[in-house]
Amino acid sequence: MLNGRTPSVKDVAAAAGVSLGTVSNVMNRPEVVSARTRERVERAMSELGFVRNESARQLRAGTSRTLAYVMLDGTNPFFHDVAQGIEMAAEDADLSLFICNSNSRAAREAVHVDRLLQQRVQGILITPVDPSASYLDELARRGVPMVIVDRVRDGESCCSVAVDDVLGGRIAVEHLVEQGHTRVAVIGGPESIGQVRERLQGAREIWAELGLPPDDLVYLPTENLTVAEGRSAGERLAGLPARRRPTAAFCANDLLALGLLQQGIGAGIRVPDDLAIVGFDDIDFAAAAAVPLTSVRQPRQELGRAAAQLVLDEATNPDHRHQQLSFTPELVARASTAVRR
Amino acid sequence: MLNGRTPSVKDVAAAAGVSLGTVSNVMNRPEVVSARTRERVERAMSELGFVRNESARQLRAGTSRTLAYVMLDGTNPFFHDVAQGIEMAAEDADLSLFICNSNSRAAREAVHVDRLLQQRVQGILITPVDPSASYLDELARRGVPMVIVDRVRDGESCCSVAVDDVLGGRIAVEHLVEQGHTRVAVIGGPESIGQVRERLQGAREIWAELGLPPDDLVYLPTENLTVAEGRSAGERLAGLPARRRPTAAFCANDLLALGLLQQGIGAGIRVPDDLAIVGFDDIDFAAAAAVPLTSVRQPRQELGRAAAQLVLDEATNPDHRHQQLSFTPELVARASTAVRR
DNA sequence: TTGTATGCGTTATCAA
DNA sequence: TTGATAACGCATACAA
Repeated sequence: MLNGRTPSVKDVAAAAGVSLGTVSNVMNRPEVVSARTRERVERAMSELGFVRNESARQLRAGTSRTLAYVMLDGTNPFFHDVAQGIEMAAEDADLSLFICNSNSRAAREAVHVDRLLQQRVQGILITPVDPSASYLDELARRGVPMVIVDRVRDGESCCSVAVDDVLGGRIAVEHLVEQGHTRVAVIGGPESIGQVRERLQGAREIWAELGLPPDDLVYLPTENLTVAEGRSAGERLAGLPARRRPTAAFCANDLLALGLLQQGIGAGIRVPDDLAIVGFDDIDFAAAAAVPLTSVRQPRQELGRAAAQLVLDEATNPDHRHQQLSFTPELVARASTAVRR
Repeated sequence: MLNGRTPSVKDVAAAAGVSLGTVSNVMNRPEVVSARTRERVERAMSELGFVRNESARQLRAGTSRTLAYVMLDGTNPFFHDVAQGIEMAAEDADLSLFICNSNSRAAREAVHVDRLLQQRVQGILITPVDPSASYLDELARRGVPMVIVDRVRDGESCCSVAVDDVLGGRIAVEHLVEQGHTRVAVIGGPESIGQVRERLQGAREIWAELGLPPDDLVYLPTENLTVAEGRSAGERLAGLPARRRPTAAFCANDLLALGLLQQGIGAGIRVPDDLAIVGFDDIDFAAAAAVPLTSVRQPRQELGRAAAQLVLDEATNPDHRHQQLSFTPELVARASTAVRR
């Protein structure tokens, strides 16, 4: 009767000697069916090894039970922490989370989003390669619940959750100046990445406001935000003439900072005595570094959690209004900028 | 006519003035429809913003286009690298990848697997909390394509892809002995984790084979495989009387090694001069540490890729036979065990 | 409290 | 080359 097919409600109904509707009720409104028949149905289910077909459920019910996050860079633990926050919120709402990774490639991102649309996910959380890409507008117009994570989008076509990156850059450099540094390196790139642009901007702003000479804030551009680029920046730093060489560095993210630290220690530079270092994100590996890294902390899991809540609100609340949530970054001072007295 | 509904094939057909079957053909067998009508249909699709409903497709076609990976510990980059390998294989096969994280909790793992079954994923890749759990057998009996990743399962009820952890432990300790160490610490736990148990076992085996006194191989158990536990082990190590204190340590994974390194450097211990360190996994952060870590390399992405290929074979090839793939680990020597001459 | 009937959006078979 | 139609497995409105 089953011929190796996976059993359906119909089979369960037959086995339990009830109608198909009753089986459905056992799953979706158990309170409406008598204890006796419910038990019979449940036994039939487990005997047959019945597993509800989610596609059919979704097709009929018109609503899926999954959220999706398209992350920007799977090699950066920061995004996994954000994903973890989303996952927790999804778990609370009894939803599954689909995690995709664009690896900073717009084409891959588009493929993922297209698939997610086909899956009719309840909502899409995304850290886009390019937040101003027009197809995001189209998504929003289509009515697909969507939240931009770790970026703000011009206009108010959708919700977004981010950290004030300009402020983050400011507090990082302010901290270094407070520690007595008067020549500071700013490391990061490419500036096409919004997060980078704003963090550097914050650094320059505060430097100017404090009345320090522009030439003493040395910008070392990088090609991306990786440990390898951090090492490379360290080499360039070491190559500067001693009188111009900064005594402290602000890196646009922790991976760069880790690379800088590694290169420095390998070259016999003492951190923080010869070179103080501030990173950004405060990933777990920052605190775990040989010289624990001072970093600008983003509430990574909170970011994800808040984004998930916004997308769920958009998906379920008819009175939903788009919001731009901005979290305040926080400096976590550790050994890499400590002043020895 | 649409009233805010998302458009279906029916709507596209109406807009293009063709039948519903023709629209389906445009999507699935474009070669069978004339260029003229195909173009008309395609225009109608983009004008309406039609997106195929994957649930309906799957319900009808009976086959999903997704793979799933249930990872053991999202805080360990190792598993993300494995996932990346799976993702690449999935991309090649034009499949999506569903990533779940059990966080080492059996209950959470069960919830995930249950959901994946409901989704009728094509195959499940899993690094299980307990590879001997009976419900895995049940999955296999049910005929759900499944591959165990980073573990081997007794019997041959399913495929598995792993690294020879015993051998890994052997080459790690052998390397330390070759470097001249005669008192070595072995750090890791809990032994309920198979990977840990076997790595430690390999360490003990080679130690005995080399004819070294058992007492000179000091076991420092940990509660889990985290950076924090690595630090804690470092403190215990430092607390040993100098004459008994090991001059080298083999850690059951890189997170422990990173923690040990951090604690050591913070306490003024020179690595490798006072203490040599070998980790396991060779995650990217091992090479990026202040003192680059020697580590037993697992082919992380290859592991994932191979697992994905096996599960796809099981899903599509009627002559599939279960295999236990075992990769050979490889020692990557770096500064943390270098001998100064 | 339970049963019956209908349709969700798609693919595939068959006829035209 | 195109059109009509029958499933796929489930949820739900309504009847009993």
